[in-house]
Amino acid sequence: MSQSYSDVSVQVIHSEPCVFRDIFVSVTNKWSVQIILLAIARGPIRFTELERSIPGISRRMLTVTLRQLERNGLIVRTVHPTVPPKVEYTASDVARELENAFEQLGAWVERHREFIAAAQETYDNERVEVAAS
Amino acid sequence: MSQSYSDVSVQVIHSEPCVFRDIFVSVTNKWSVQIILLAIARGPIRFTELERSIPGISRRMLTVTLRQLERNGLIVRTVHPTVPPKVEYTASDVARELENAFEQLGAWVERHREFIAAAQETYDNERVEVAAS
DNA sequence: CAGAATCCATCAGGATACTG
DNA sequence: CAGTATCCTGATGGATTCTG
Repeated sequence: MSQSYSDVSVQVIHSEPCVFRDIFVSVTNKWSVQIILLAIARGPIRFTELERSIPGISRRMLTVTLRQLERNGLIVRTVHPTVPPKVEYTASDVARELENAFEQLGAWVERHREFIAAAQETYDNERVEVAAS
Repeated sequence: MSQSYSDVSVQVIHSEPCVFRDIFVSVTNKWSVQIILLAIARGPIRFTELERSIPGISRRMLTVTLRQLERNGLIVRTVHPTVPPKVEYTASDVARELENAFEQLGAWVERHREFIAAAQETYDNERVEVAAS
């Protein structure tokens, strides 16, 4: 059994008044991941370009998530005092370290997308049969 | 620039009617991560042990999340028809592949916890100063 | 023990309008 | 352009009760 690190992870995730969990969640949530990846790949990137590049995000959530990422030191916000204003967002070095983990996760999803779809179908069909009995 | 994979990730995350994003989110959310890690580390694990091992989780969310993970083929549910009932949960092979990515993420959080805390403090102090001006 | 079902509060988050 | 402010709704998720 891979008793080694897993146990550490499991314990670690509960240490400190859940600061760990808060950080973890704030980084892996839907919008954060996409913003970070875009800032890494196409950074410095402007507000409007982010908005256009992330299907389904509202102006409000983009702003809120950007502020949170900025507050955590993952995104650097640069204001160019021009008219009209120009603001650019860049991934910090700390944020760039996330790329690998995100890649892994992304690859995992790709690898098993079909498996998961099939599992869902099987599960749902079983439920139907049970309900029909 | 690490233009290579990032761009792929960025595009991939938007392909298919967001199935990708759905799967990604369902796997990285707060409760799923902890359940998967526990199932890997201490698998086969019972309902009540999960409940006790995950601080703050409600019975409802544990049930709901377990069902979702089971539906996606990440957790295998085994019922022992005894009295009182005994149900055990195990991580599937597909789920076990997530361990690495979760480890990386966990290590990242650990590495930068202090940096993030400091960044937050700086950010908040700046906000206070601006407000006071 | 391992849930299912129900009820209810909170809040994430969308839509829209306004502004420096 | 890059937001902020406001309003409002649906989903999330907690607490509790009931059962095989």
